[in-house]
Amino acid sequence: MPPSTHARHEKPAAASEAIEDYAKAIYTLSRRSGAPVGTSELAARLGVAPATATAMLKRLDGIGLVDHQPYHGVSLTPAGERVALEVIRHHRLLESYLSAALGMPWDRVHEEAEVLEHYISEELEELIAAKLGEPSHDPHGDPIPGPDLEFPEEAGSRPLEALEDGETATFTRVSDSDSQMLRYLAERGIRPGAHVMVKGRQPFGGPLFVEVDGAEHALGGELVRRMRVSAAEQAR
Amino acid sequence: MPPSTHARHEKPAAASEAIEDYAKAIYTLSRRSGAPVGTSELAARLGVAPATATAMLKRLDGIGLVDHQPYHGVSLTPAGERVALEVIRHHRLLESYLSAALGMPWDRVHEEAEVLEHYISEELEELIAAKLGEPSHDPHGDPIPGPDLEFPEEAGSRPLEALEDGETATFTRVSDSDSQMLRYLAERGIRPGAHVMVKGRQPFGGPLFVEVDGAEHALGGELVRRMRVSAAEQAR
DNA sequence: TCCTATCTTTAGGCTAATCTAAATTTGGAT
DNA sequence: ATCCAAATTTAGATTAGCCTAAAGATAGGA
Repeated sequence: MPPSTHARHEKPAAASEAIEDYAKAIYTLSRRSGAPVGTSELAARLGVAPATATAMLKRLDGIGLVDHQPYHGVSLTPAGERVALEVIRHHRLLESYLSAALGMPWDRVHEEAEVLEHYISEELEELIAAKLGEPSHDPHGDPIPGPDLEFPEEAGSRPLEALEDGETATFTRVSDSDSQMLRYLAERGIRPGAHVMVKGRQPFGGPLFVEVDGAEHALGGELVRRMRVSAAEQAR
Repeated sequence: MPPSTHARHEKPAAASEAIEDYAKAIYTLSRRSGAPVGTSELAARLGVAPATATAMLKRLDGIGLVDHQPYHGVSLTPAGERVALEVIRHHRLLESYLSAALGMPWDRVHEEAEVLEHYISEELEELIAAKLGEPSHDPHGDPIPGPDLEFPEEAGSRPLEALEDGETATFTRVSDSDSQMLRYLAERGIRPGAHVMVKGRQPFGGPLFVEVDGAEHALGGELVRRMRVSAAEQAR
């Protein structure tokens, strides 16, 4: 039997520095909106010409890391998201370590981590994480994905469902950053950072009636369990 | 004035991983003999085809890192030697650090350092060296070039000139690894590791009469000041 | 001296990642 | 409903590193 082109579900064949950078950029650019990322936006972020990004996206689509709809943007596949999260974990662990263990000044750690994130082995990643005590956040307060690539639950965050009637909070994120959910919410003007207030709910597990930035929505089911909220923030 | 192709004596324009590997390989291969390195020998060391090495050597010659005499081998220029020593310093500092600070097992540090040596910044290099207390040797006992890229003087080593008449010692190296000197010596069968015995000397700063592996040589001038010897070693 | 085995270089090609310039598509404004 | 500006893709080229196959140089032995 000829070896499958697809390499079914094996090791994600070490991505190059460029590939990892594209995955990371697509991840962060689509994180807020949940919507696909435009080619020019991505190219600008990476400091390359738009045509370069197009070419790379075709390649990434070919190896199954992204879903590229020509003229309509790109989004990560689950495999692509794993690449992105792995790099982000490396980056934030390195920033933490360089700052904490080596006393590297704040304004330098990012630049250094930006390079090294692509080259440390999984074993070194683990040693660094262990030395730091499996930190959940980096020195900038950004959450560090765990070894399983899941983000830590935010301290003090609860599912939207857990709010009392009349209680106010800030919508922070969807717990496993499901992009379909994020897109659905974004279409209704509900974005991370939005102020929410539970006006009431239907009994027997029915929907919550939630006021978001002045507009009322009925949200229920899986959605209100995955949406995380925390105490209302001050303007930042 | 058009910008010079040569970039007179500025920063040695960050070498790629491949370039650094070639420089390091040429350095270590020519270190013992002092003679130019053959293309195949180099290619084998780097795990590339000989034709690949030829092409790279032409490029390295062009940018002034090596002196490549077609069909007669290659040697490092002073600029190339700086590249090699910088990488070796990175490598040995990393090995030391990974082992001492992160408890990485011995058999893994080499592999990890082999990659990272090309990517740490000068600033991180300095932080690591400082954290380790500016070590002069790595965990394998190999000497670490200092920030000035000079190797530390070996403890207990002296210039050949300092030996008493009749004293026996082991020739270890030429103090700044001048390849012309090494070649000159190699042509006479005098190599690092050789047992030497001073049989006598001419007065008034004249040459020393030295027996090396049975043959007698008259060595003087700069040579006997640069040649370092240490207490005779046991067979290894 | 000459011949051949070995080493080295040349020739021609490939992939990854980038560029510029020229199509092409899309979607909003008239 | 059409058109145009902006976004995107295609086309064609470049550079770094690598490969294989073929041609050329060197040097040691007969």
